[in-house]
Amino acid sequence: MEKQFSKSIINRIPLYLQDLKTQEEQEKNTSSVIIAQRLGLGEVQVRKDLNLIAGNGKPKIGYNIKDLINKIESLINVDTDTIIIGAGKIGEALAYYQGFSEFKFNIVGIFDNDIEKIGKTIANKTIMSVERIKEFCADNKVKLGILAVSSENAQLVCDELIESGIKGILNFTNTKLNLPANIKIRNIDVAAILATLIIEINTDKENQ
Amino acid sequence: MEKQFSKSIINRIPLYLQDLKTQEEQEKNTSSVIIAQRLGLGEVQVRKDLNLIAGNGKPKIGYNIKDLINKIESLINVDTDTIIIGAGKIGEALAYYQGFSEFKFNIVGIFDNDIEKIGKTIANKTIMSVERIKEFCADNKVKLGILAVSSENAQLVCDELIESGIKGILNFTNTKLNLPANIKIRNIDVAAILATLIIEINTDKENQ
DNA sequence: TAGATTGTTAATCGATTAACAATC
DNA sequence: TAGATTGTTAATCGATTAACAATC
Repeated sequence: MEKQFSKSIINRIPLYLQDLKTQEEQEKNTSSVIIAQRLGLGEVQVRKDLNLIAGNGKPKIGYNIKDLINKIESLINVDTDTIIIGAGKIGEALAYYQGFSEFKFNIVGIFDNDIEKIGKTIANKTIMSVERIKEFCADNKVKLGILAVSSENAQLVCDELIESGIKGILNFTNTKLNLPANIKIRNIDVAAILATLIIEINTDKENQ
Repeated sequence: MEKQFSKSIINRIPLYLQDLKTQEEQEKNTSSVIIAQRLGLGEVQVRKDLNLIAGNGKPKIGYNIKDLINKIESLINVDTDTIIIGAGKIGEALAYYQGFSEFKFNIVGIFDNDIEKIGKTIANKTIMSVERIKEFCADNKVKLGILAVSSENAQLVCDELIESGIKGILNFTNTKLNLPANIKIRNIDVAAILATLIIEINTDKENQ
C-alpha cells in the first residue's frame, strides 16, 4: 500500500515522528530547518523526505506538526501485535520495555521452551510454551516476532514464526537467519554493533 | 592508527569475523565466493573488503582464515574495558549477556543512581553509584560506556562519560545525544528499529 | 509586495557492481 | 600449462547536497 520508500528514508521516519511529538505541544507548525537542526540532518534532505512522506508543506509557513504526525502514524498503521520468543534476560527486559507504545506496538504474548518458565508471569503476561506459537498467531493477528532465544534455536524458531504467518522479525541473536524475501528482518547483534564502535575508534586517524 | 575504513565496511567487519570463526575449525583457507554466499553479500564486495582489511589473498588459493581473523582482531585490538550505566532490566540483561566476549569486550563495572540498587550484585559485579563513574574510569582504562538509563538522564550521564575520558557510547535510550565529534556513538533505539520494520512491511508494494 | 520557505531539477558524492588483467 | 581466484580499474547505482524556481 501507499508509496515505496528507500531504506534510508525508512530509517529516518521514526526519528521524525519522535521529534515531531516533542514539538507538538509547543508549536502548530515547524520547518525543515528546525527539524534538520534538531536531528542533525541536512535541511534539503528533511524537505525531500517530508515531501515524499506527507507532501503538504507550505512555503513561508512550513509543515503542520499534527498533520505530519498523522501521516507518519498512518505508515506505522494501527496497533501492531507483536510477540516475544525467549523469556531469558533479554526477552524479559523487552517485555518490560515501555518504549514500544511510542510506536503503537502491543506485546501480546511471550514464549519460551523452558518448562521451568512456562506458566510464570512477567510484565503481566504469562509465558507460554513455544509449541503454542502457531496456534496463538492463528487466533490473534500477530504481525511481528521478537527473537530473543539462544543462537542455536534461532533458525528453528524463525522457521516456526514464518509458518505462523508473521510478517517481520526483530532478531536479537547473532545468528544469520535464512528467510524468504517477503519476510522482513532487522538484526540487533549488540556485540557486533559494539564491535563496529571500537573499530571506528581504533582506526580513526583524526583523534589519537 | 592503521587505515581509515568507510562506515559501510566497518559495519561488515564484525560479520566477517563471526563467519570466519565458524569456518576456522574446518578449513585452513577460504574464498570470497564462500564468504559472500554465507553472509549474503556480493563476492566482489567481499574481495574488496578483505583486500582493504588484510591484503593477503592469494589467487587460486584464497585467504588464510587464521590470518584474516588475526588481522580483524588487531582492529578490535586487545580487550576493551566497558562499563554499563543503568542497572534496570536492560542494563541487567546486558550485564549477563555472554556475546560480548566474542569481540573481547570486558564489562568491568555497572552503575546506577538508585540507592536501592547500589551495593547489590548482578552478574558477579557490584552495582556502584553513578557518582563514582569519573573516579572509576580514571583508575581503570575504560574505553566504552553502554547507556541504559532513563531518557531523562541520558544526556546528563553522557556528559559525565565524556568528562570521564570515554571514547565511545552505545546508547540504548531514545534520546538524541549531543556530543563532540571525537566521541563515537551507536544508537540502539529498539522501538524505533521495530518501527522501521513495520513501515517497510506496510509500504512494501511487492507483498500484499 | 518582499521575504521566507517549500519543492524540484541538476550536480556531486560514496558505495556497489561489472569487467578484466594479474598470478599462484 | 590451464584454471581458479585475487586485485584493480571503470561503470553503474543510489543517496545526498547544491542551486534555483515556485509560492504562501
